Amino acid sequence: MQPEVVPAGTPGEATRARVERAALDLFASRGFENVTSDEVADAAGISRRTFFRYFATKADAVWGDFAGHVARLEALLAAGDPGQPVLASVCAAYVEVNAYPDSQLHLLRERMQLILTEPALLAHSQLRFAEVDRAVARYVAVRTGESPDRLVPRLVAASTRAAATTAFEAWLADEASSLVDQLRVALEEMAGGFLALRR
Amino acid sequence: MQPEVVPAGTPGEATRARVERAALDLFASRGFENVTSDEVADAAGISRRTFFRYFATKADAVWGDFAGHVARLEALLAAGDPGQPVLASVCAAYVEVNAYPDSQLHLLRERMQLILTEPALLAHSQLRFAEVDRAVARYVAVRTGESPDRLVPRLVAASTRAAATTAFEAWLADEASSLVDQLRVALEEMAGGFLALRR
DNA sequence: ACACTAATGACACTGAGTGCCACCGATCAA
DNA sequence: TTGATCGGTGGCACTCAGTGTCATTAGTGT
Repeated sequence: MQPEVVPAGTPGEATRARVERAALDLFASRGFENVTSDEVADAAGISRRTFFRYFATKADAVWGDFAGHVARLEALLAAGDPGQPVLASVCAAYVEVNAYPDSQLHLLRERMQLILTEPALLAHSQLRFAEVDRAVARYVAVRTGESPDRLVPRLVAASTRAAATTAFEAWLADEASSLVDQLRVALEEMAGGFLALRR
Repeated sequence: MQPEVVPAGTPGEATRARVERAALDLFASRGFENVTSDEVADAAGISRRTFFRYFATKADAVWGDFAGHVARLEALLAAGDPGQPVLASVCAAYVEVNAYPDSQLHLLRERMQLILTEPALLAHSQLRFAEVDRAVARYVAVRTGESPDRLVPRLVAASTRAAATTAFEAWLADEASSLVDQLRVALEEMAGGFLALRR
């Protein structure tokens, strides 16, 4: 693994990516709970202590650049068409931010499979997804002129996120399906008030 | 506390309740993370080992009889009017199951305040709320003749739960508000497809 | 009085996460 | 070249959640 020269740029960026890969592989093959942070660190060639400098918790190692994901969502919301209804803007941004190139979909599937399947990771996900909720609620608040912690902004954030998460589950369950299609269907169904169920 | 005679019925029921009270009090006054399981056990007059026989995790000590809550929700769903649209039935059951007598609302507020406020408990809540989701998805599946793990049943479960959780947050934020009213408003708003936002 | 059973407590152990400190290599000033 | 500084690292010890094991105790039935 090279004498680790690191000519320029962020020094540990390669290391961080290596640890993420090791973690993802180990968790996927043996289960999150059955892998110790020591084993992940060993597999990545660093000490356990250093592992916890890269990631605050064992669970955080599977999230990749989630902060960047949230930032991109916020950017999409900010850049969206203000003539469009609020709810439609949020749904569009949710679909758009998950329109990954094919080359990245496999990795995303791996991550989400773990996050939505492993109990400890599912629990932890609540804390990360809450960042998304806050971003969406802020946007809805701006658009509606309300405070971000009033009912409607929170409600839109919580509901769209629930729909998006369900779409991810459906995508994981069907190997052949398209993520953005699942997102579109789920978000439209929910945002439309479940018209199909009004019989 | 009596010589612990326990003439009949479940032996440790009084103890369990005592531990829950101690946990709730300590967590509320000092914060979930700042209280050790040892301290809760001491406050309840049992050993730490026994504490973990009553509750699988520290977090579980704040949930009271949540399994019973889920069972009541299922019973309400099963007993609901089959002539009513599915979504309306789910919303009605959600409101109904949370129609607690005033005497119990204070305790509920205490629990939910912790659960939705303390990060560790919020994360853990995902695992408990997933039980509700599964129950609702099963019901929707029966009503629509689909499998419980298809998109629509899951979607209804996830969305109604999101709305209910948001209603709880609003209820906690406004000391004077009524829980069932918040639930009604939030669920109707969501189930109606956010009509107010369609401008 | 004697087994049987269930609840409990003591103890030891694993594993996540953290504080502290010593070390090592790179950079930079003299 | 030397020497001071600084960020990333590893080692160590510690706290705390959670678990397995075992001995003790108290209630129950014979």
